[in-house]
Amino acid sequence: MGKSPNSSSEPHAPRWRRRKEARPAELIAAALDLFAERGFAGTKLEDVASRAGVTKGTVYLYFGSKEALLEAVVRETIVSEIERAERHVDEYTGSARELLVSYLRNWWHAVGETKLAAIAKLMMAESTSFPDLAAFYVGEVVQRGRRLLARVLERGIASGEFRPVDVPQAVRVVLAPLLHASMWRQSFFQCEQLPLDVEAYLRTHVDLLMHGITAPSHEDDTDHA
Amino acid sequence: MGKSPNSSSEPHAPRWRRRKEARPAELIAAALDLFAERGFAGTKLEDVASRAGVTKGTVYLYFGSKEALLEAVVRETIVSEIERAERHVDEYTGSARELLVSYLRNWWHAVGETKLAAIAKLMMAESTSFPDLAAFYVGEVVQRGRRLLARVLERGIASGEFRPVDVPQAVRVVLAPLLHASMWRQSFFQCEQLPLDVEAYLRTHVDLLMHGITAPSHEDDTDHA
Amino acid sequence: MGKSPNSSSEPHAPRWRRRKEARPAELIAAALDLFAERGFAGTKLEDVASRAGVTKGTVYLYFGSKEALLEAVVRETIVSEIERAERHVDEYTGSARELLVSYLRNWWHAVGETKLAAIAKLMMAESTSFPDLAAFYVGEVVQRGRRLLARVLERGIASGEFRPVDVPQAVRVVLAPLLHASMWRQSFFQCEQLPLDVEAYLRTHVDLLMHGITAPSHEDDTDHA
Amino acid sequence: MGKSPNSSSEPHAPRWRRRKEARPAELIAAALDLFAERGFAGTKLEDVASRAGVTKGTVYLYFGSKEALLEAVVRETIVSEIERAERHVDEYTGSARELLVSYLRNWWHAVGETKLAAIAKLMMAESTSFPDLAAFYVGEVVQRGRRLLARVLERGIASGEFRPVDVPQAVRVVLAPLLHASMWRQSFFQCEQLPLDVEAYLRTHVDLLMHGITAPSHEDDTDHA
DNA sequence: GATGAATGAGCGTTCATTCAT
DNA sequence: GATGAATGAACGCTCATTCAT
Repeated sequence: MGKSPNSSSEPHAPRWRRRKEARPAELIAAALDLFAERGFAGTKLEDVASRAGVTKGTVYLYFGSKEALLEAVVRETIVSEIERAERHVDEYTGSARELLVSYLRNWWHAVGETKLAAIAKLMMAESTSFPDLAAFYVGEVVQRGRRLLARVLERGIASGEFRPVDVPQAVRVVLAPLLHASMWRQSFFQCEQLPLDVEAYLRTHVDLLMHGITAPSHEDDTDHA
Repeated sequence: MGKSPNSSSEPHAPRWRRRKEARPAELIAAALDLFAERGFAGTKLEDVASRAGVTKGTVYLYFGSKEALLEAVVRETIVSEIERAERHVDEYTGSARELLVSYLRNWWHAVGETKLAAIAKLMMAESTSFPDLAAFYVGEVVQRGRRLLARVLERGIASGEFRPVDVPQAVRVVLAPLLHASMWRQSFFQCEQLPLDVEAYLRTHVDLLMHGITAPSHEDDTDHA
Repeated sequence: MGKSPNSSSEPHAPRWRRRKEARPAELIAAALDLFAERGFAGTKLEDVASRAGVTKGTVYLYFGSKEALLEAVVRETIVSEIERAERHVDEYTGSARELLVSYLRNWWHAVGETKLAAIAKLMMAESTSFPDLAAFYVGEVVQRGRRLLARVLERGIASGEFRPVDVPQAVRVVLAPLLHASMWRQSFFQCEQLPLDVEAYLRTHVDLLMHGITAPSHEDDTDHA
Repeated sequence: MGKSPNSSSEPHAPRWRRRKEARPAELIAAALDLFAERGFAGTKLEDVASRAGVTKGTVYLYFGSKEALLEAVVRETIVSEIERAERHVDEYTGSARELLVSYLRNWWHAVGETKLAAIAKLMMAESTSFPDLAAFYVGEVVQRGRRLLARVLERGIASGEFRPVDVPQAVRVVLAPLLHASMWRQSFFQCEQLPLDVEAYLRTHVDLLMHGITAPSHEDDTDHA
């Protein structure tokens, strides 16, 4: 009780640690965890508060309502990530093949293995209840992400690396295994006797995709992997 | 919409009541719709009842609790469908390629475009709240479905139609675009300016998949892994 | 199943046994049991019905409401018993001492060990909720019973067997151990490690009472008080 | 009825709130009244709350359920009283006769005329519904009270003041008129045209008891039975 | 006469929200 | 800024009562 590292010299160690600027972020983090785990309606604000180390009333100092908290969770958590991905594609100079693979692996690293996966699940579950938020999510997150991947595919088609495909649909098809697996893990990891082997899963996805999209090279066909 | 057997002679409406046989199915259908739309906690039993044309108390004549109703929704709706799919694969005698394509299109027809899509969404959203039901769903629905597709892939690999792939992972990768798209439509169909073109989407998925999994033809076949 | 004593000869033994005249009494008996055990509010009419071998709706063929059933339980069960006791006292010709002891033992036999004990408990618990019924019970049962015992005491005082005592109070004091013990057994028989030894209890009550009320004999009388 | 400490200067009512210390006791008092009057099932928590000057939800800040409230009512109200009685007997140094009379009169003063009488009624009515609570009541209240009175009787028998009697039964017989009268008053005081004259009743009980239990002096003793 | 499906008012309980401190 | 006591609307569930059969 009292873990101050050097409590010998100071008689009254300043025990306040959490500054008021940190509170909203702490609340958002707590809410994200609980919303993802229990759903929106199944989460009590009191639990969010206590996970953030405050009491119920404090939540209302920062968020006008439970719904506003959900909105903040979605907005704050996700947009910066999209922007980072956009910069990555913008700056990439290598082959489209490499970029595609790197996009998929980065996606998993940035979304599938982080709390953003919980957001995806959350938005799907609550979309009907919060249409405005759902519209924001689709417009500012999903479609932006798709546009980004579309540029990758188009770049590869243009360069002759990829077969010409129906890009808007292909984007969906390519992303679905990532989205679905990350949401799945959020929900059912307790239920499967052997949990998802992410590395094997990604490898198989990339393998099938590369064989499926690579343009046939003139006579010889090069090995893909 | 009037099912009175001989409504010619009686002047006044044939009243209601005596529906004991039909009630459970009607309630399950109503509950499925609303659970999928609003989530479990967000659905009031009174709304379920009134959608089924009865009042609140009637629900409790047939289901012991809200949770029991959810369970009935999942169990009743889904198992028969799985069995039908199993028979289809058992009886199929054509090529593995054709069977795979037929599997995917049948899946969409039987799940993606029906209420079963809502079940998938529902189970994902509520899995943490109802672990027993989630375990049943994973065991009796998901894994059974995967096993079935695995047989299709293995048949194709054995016949030389398909490249040797990591079957358990490939099964997931192949199903994900179907599952994700059907859940997506349940949730966001209102939010997209141009809704999912299912036909184009399926065609693209099949196209990429077939190019990705087909074994290289004639003499030389290079093994990729 | 089918206890007809001679079912050998008749091919279709008449299986209806319970005549419609028996129904009200059966329902009253069932209701008495359950009301005593669970209280009025805690008893479901459905349970009363099923204990009487009928279904819920049937109760309303005979009793207008749950409250009317309670009223019938009290009225039907108790009045005849009072009348029998009155005849007993009227016809008794022996000593007052013997009559008093016989009154107490008969009381226990007719009330304390029968369902009438449950009535006493029931009326006490529900008196505030049903003032009219309580008034009936007090007027037609309690006070009638007290008047009867008062006659016994007065007879003994007149004959010189008993000391002159405050009869109205003594009546209450004499009955209380009987009433209280019978209600107690209805309520707590499960809770006591060794249950009430009724015989010893009655013997002690009679012993104390007789020593307490007997007039001092002939010359010497020691006054205690 | 305005308890504002200094209500001279402030124009508007001192509002409500911040009663955390007082609330539980207020709620328990309100619940005791209503439970005794209407029974457990017949009492609405909303009525309990409003009698305590709060609203329904507030009850749940202090008691986890209606049953927990009942338990608190019984536990809080009764145990301290038992302990006081035990001290009284421990410290008493006079004759057993005086102690017995004083026990009975104190009992009436501490139980019969207070809310504890309502507890006795309540426990009898609800014992079957709450067996654990009933067991607590029998063990910690009833048997403790009986043991105490048993000591009084044994002291008198040992000193030769009382006849040798079956002490465990006599204890019940002696207490019954008190218990029964106090429960009776809780239930039927409205129904009797002339209400119980407590003083006369107690006097008669004591009179009969003392005549009944006092050991016969010196030579002659007539046996009655 | 008897049934039992259906009703709907009512209550216990929860929890987002408020506000005096 | 933070608290937490208090609120009250809302919902799951029960059960007395009704009535078509």
